[in-house]
Amino acid sequence: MAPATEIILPVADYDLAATLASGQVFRWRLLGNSWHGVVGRQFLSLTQTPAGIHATAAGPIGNWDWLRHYLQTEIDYPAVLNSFPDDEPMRRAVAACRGLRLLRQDPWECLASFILSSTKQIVQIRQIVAHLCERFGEPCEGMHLAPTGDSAGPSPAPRSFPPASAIAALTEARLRACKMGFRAPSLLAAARQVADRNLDLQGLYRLDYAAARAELMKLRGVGGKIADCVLLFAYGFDCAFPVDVWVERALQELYFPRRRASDQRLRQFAATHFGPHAGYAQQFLFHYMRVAAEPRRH
DNA sequence: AGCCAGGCTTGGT
DNA sequence: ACCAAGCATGGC
Repeated sequence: MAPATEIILPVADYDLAATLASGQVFRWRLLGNSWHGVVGRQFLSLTQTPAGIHATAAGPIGNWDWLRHYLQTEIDYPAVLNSFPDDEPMRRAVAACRGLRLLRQDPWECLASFILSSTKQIVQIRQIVAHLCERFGEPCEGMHLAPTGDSAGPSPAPRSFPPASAIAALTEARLRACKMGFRAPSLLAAARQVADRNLDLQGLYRLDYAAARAELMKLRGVGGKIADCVLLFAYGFDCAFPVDVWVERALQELYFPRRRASDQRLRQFAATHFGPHAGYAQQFLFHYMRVAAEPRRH
């Protein structure tokens, strides 16, 4: 088969917009009715169509498996939904967010992004990551077909997420210029550990959940919540259950309305209550809480 | 103007 | 083991 610059990935129950905007990834932007972003060194436009997800790359692609893997289009989604507990909160969350998916991201990009996420709103995280990529990322492949900017001004040529080696070579001041504040030394330290091979991110695939979590938590700026985000969004540990303020609020209100439960207790509850795909359940609860709280805007 | 954001670290009990 | 403060910064 000849390499093509576009493909349609057939999917059912896949809400592309909810997935790309649900706070698990920070590089996708909606232009018109298509999403623009970068996976690895590939600039992509993704559009949801009745036939599936229509992907357009900047140049011919011989094998699209990497995109199927990134988008996780081949998983047994009904089996994931069926694994959830049959209780009222989960029924409501799934009903409100049907088609919400988890991506499978690059470990370094995911780790770095979530080091930058602490006590930041999603819009701000996106801004920091955009600065970082614009200044220190690598050019994408085949960008002669890149879309031109609109009347608001030309958008910069899309770049990759900066590899660890690129960030490791920077100074803290250069990173702080990307508006990341006190997170700069944490990101710099992590980048140096990865670049110096003191930390083998690929090696974490061979560990079990607890061991991989312990490894990530050795990093400065990485506690349990951020480690769980990386384990869930990059490594595919579906048992990982990041507990942030939204999910904590959801668990407290929906499952522990009377007594106060510690983070440890909530994670323990989550691990046993939500089943083997607890991480997916977490994403539904998170998204559900956010859309439920949304009416305050506008 | 002031409050808060998908936290983590450190220092106090 | 649990609590509080401090940390930088931009959006609303």
